[in-house]
Amino acid sequence: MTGDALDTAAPFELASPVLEVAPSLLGAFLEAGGVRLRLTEVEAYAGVGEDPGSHAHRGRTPRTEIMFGPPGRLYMYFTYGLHWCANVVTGPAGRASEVLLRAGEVVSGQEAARVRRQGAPDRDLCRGPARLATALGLDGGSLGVDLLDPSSPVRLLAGSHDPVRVHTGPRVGVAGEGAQRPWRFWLDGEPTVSPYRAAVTRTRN
DNA sequence: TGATGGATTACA
DNA sequence: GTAATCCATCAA
Repeated sequence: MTGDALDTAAPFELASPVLEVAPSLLGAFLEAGGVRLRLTEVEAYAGVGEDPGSHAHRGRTPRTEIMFGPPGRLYMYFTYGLHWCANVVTGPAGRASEVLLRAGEVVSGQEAARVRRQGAPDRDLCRGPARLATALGLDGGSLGVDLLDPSSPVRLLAGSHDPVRVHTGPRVGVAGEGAQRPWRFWLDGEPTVSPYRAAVTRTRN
């Protein structure tokens, strides 16, 4: 191993509170569609009644159903009429909390990722949640996959990171009361971390 | 049944 | 700066 400055590559404890799980995923690997990436940026979303920014804030609906189940499953959502984004369900079952996978560095399978993200420079292959999903070929068909099952088409693999490099800040594109919570986590200095944008006030008239 | 507004990205 | 473009959710 590299040394004691690094977290050990211990088994995931996805059932822990989401604010603990989210930073622990930095440096971990996600593998799907012939591509493996190292996570460099994530965001935490707490569930029912706790987080106005969460899709599950208003409770159980067909879309959020998967979040109310056991941790370690994949929650995919479709947004802006174009894009899919990938999340890991975390926390005790029933809490409906999750971690949005915002960005990563492709460490193997670059060829497959480049085909899916045609024209993008390597650094941008997974720089942003929808780009990440596209590069790995993830969409609604992957909803509910168990990320810890080695036989799954989408897998989360243990990794490590230097805790000193973990930075936090407000979540991207989140409006309202939850906007100020510093629930975005990234590895400082990584070129694959996506740029921060405040919530866009819808263009009116 | 209709309205509304996105946990975004690409491009002018 | 803004178009693209589907659908979950909410109001009635």
